[in-house]
Amino acid sequence: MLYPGEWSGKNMGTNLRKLVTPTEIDIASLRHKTLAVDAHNQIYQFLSVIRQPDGEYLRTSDGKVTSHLLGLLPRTANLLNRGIKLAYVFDGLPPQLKEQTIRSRSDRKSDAAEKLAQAKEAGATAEMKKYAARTARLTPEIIDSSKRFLEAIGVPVIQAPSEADAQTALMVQKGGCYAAASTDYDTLLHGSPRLVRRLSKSQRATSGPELLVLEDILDTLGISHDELIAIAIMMGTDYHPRGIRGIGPRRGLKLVKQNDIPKAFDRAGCDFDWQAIMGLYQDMETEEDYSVLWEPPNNEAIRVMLVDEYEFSEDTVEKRIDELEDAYEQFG
DNA sequence: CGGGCCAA
DNA sequence: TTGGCCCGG
Repeated sequence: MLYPGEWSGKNMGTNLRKLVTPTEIDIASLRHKTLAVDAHNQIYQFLSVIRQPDGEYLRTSDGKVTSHLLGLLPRTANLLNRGIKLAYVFDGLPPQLKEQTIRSRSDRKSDAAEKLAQAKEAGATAEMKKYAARTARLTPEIIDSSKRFLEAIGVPVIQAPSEADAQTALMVQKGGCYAAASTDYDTLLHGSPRLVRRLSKSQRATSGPELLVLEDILDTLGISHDELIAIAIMMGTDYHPRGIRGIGPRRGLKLVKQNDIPKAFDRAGCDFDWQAIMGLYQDMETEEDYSVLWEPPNNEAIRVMLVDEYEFSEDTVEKRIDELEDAYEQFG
């Protein structure tokens, strides 16, 4: 079964790491700001990591997956409690050009599922965990229950017509949100002025959240936004994963600085339709009519969903409801 | 992942 | 207080 937009932890998005310079920030500096969270990105992480020792998801007695909700509940309650407003942006239909990436991710998941089965037979615990994480899939049930949960706690849910990264970029550009929150860099290619990464590890001293400012990145590199997109396309994106052979950040940067964009692609030996890909970053379909308004938590809806339907312990749920109420009263 | 518990 | 470990459904 192939799911639209199939997610993968590895080989996802564009690897701009070697081109960007992050700034460590204090989580307190995000207070009263709204972050546009890449929902699929975050849910995928929960599905990868929140597992039983045998690699299986956590589920209700009748088999509904709960791993994602088990991740979302403390996560959202915690961030809201710190005065950080959230808006979750969900992917819509992926562009045609993403087909190849989606198929290869799906194939890799099937491979991982086989290896997981083998590891289970061999009783290799560490292997089980490793391969199980790679089999994570955002099924329609997982997406729907995530949206329903977020709506119950009062967090805005925005449905992107196509890629969430493009929608997110629009929301940051228009000023409704301060930054995008994601582990990958693609929203910068779609033109988001700011990106926050590693929000999750915010409580640890080791690696706090980092902020990337598009304008600063472009200034530092001495290039335009289109030129950054061009380099990314050369290095490989979801819309053409291989990119151009032999082109990494170093050569890509040199090429766009010494040539205009068409010539840079020509010199690099590009043999695919780079302009179509560039068009996806410059002009993807987005929804202009959205709200990022934080609403009060609907406690009864939260209880019904989490306790009755998803078999969460009453204590856990009541504790988080208290946090959510506090958060809304303080910062909403 | 994030929380809670406990040992050092 | 800090950190390692287990648990959550």
